[in-house]
Amino acid sequence: MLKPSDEKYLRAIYQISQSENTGKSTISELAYYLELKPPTVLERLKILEQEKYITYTKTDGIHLTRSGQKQALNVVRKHRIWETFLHKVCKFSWSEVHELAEQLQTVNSEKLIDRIFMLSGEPKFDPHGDPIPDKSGTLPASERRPLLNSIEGCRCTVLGVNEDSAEFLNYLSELKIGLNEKLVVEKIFAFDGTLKVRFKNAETALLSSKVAEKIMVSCTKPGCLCGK
Amino acid sequence: MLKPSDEKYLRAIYQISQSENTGKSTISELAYYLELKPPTVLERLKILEQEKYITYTKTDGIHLTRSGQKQALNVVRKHRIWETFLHKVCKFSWSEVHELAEQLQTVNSEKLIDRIFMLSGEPKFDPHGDPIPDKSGTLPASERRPLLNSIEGCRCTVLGVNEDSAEFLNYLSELKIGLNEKLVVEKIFAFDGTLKVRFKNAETALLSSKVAEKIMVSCTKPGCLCGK
DNA sequence: ACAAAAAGTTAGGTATACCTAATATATTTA
DNA sequence: TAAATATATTAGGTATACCTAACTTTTTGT
Repeated sequence: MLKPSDEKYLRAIYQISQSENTGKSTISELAYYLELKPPTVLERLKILEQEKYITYTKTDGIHLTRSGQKQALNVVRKHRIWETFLHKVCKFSWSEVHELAEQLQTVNSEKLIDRIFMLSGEPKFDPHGDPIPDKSGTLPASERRPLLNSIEGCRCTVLGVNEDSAEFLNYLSELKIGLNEKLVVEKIFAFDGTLKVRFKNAETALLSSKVAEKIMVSCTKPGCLCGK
Repeated sequence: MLKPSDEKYLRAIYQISQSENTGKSTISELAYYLELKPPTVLERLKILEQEKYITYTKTDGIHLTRSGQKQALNVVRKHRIWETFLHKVCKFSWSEVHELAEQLQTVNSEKLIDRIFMLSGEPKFDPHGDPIPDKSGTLPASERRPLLNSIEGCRCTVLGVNEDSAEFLNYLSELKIGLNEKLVVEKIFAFDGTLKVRFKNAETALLSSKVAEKIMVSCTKPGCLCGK
């Protein structure tokens, strides 16, 4: 049986690997994420490695094994279901849910998660737009489409790009839009199709239709009519 | 700020003091209740005493201070609200709720408790019939009446007795009915008013109307028509 | 009332989860 | 490519929450 703090580690490793394009995590990132010091993290990683949840080498970083990935996805599932419940059923704001879900995710009852999931209307995405894995660890399929096909109010996640010229990628990195970024389409200017998007929950940017055409996203707003 | 394990101690001390007629708890009872060894408990009690939540002397046992009582009632509140939510909203059985509530009670959010409380219909009693203290630590008033005035299906808690002859008290202790015992009235025999009651969640007893007249209880079944 | 049993206490040990400071190894940049 | 910087690692320390074994005090039963 996994301890609560093991679950935190696995979820953190998973989250970091998702937000990196390399898919690898380092000790200092993990330490920063977990608000611990690197020696503490290293010590624990050795145990997680013995238990075959991860592999770790200095050069190659931290990777989840198949078994570790399965566990991690289960924790992610619990976490995102709690977040959704807190937001939709208990009416907590977007920004309050994370910390509470962190605590609730440690509660050990598959049955409780099932009930909470039902009470929340069996959602496919959490309030941040992140997909909720099913019990077998499968993420819900999401339709990949250009950001350009959005409608106002659409919430979506960046899955990738359709062009990899340095100019384009530099431009995106200048805007600080990366893989898995969550975007909210605030306004679409009919004149030339420019999109005003909000992201990192605060910043906004104006994207020309030429750029928006090349950013591939999936919509995470339930019932959204975008791309139709 | 109280640690989760402090909360367990305070709740346990409160619970034990409720089920004893002396109102005092001992180290070994507490150790048994918490599934710990006496030296562990003693060690911790010294800290709780320093922090002014309890007083402890070998001869006088463990007592909650005013501040300790306030904390304990708050934990009891959280625990019983979770139990009710699990039972009424999540449809867990009577017997499953305790252990889960124990875990959930450690989650630190007054606001969450408020929401869960609302979702459960602002109950006055938990699924075991125990009263839920309000935020200021006040227990809901319960009407004191003889067990005799019950109707079938009535669930109630023993508050005391109306006679203290040794014969009567010995008889009750023989039946293993004590203070705060929860009783379910299973059947009333019209012939002579004998009551069949179930308690300790398993045992049953037949009580003559003479006995039932002298056992004072309060009903904890919402909307029950007993005593009317 | 005194021996036996129970309860409380002390002393000392283990495991864990964290830390800091110092050292070693990579990586970056001039 | 060497120096500067960042990251990883080792060694060793602290606090806590538990334990067992041995001893002391209190309670109980004859």
